[in-house]
Amino acid sequence: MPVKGEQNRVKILQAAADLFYQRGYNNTSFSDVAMASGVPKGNFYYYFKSKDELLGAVIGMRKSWLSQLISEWEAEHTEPKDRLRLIVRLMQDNSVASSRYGCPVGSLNVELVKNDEEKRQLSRSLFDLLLSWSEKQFLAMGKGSMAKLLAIHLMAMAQGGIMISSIYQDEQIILAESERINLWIDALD
Amino acid sequence: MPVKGEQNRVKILQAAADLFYQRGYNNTSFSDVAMASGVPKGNFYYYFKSKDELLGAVIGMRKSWLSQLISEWEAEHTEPKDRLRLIVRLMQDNSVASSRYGCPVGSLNVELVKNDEEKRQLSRSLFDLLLSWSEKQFLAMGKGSMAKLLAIHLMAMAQGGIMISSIYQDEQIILAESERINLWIDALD
DNA sequence: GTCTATAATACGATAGAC
DNA sequence: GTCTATCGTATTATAGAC
Repeated sequence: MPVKGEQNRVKILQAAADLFYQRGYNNTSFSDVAMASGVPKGNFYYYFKSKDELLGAVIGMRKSWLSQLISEWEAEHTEPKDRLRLIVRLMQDNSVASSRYGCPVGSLNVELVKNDEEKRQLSRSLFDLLLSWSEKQFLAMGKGSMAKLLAIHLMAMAQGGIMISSIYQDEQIILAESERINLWIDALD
Repeated sequence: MPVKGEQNRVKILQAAADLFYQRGYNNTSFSDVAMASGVPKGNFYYYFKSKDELLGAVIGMRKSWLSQLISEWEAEHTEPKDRLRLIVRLMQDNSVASSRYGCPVGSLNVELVKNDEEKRQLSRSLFDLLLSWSEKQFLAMGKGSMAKLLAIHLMAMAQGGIMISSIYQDEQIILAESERINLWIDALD
């Protein structure tokens, strides 16, 4: 039974997720990941055929984490507005790291938009979890054809706030912008 | 007289500005810039001591371009609200490229936030031209201590809109979000 | 499954002829 | 000022011993 194999795979994956987030994908080398994970460099081509495949696995991990979170959100609240406020809460809960490195989802997308279509699509599929779930809530509010535009505006405000916050390394910007978003949600309808 | 020298310098600078924007700084090699500019690779250490220095020069070029644009804006309009709408117009005028590669100022900052402090500061100084000029307009509107927060919110909405637009490669998102920002400006005061 | 050793290449940067 | 040729290193990736 491949027990240590799975352990190593997870260690590599988590180290890569951290480094891709903190340094960026193109600015993180395989050696960096090997060092941070404690798994010898040459070893981990056994787990991932290429750097691209490692990226795919990291994004896959982030996707299942986010899907799981959204499931919990759906159990937590049924009111669309309450659910939208959970996105704002996520933003607030991650304000320390996000004011330093940006949004783990957003900043990855910004970087990979400048890479090949395969990577663009991969990172977009992660972002899509948030956008499409938001859209669902606006649909439940009876916003019809406006739902998608409202979801886009919500994500734009959230991502924009996190982005400016990271540029100035100022956590307060995320907190101030998130409060504005909550007021915007309150005023809906 | 160093005539061709200046020509080469400018060719390198413009090719680097394009490539850093379209592919990202860390994903663009010196050879890429050499090829795109038509200036032989080895040659251009005569003009720039390092890749970092080339980045500095590219940002410097963008800064003087933006400063010049802001000067023209100040000549064009004196009303603060009209001036703020010029930022929105800039966003609209660049919608084609921005929906493909993101904002030249914003996406560079997002990437370099994950690099060393020197690069962070360099890109932030470029972003600062837009933020501080916006803040000035809110101050002229009598917003006092709220001016900076309002300027941040304006930039957050603009950058967020461009970001989502580039993730989905959809120019319409920039246009829709910019209209929302104009409505927000209209409703001020 | 694990690891070392290393191949093959691309990178940033330099030397030196012209 | 211009260019070719190349250095040294770091990169992604592989081969093969254990």
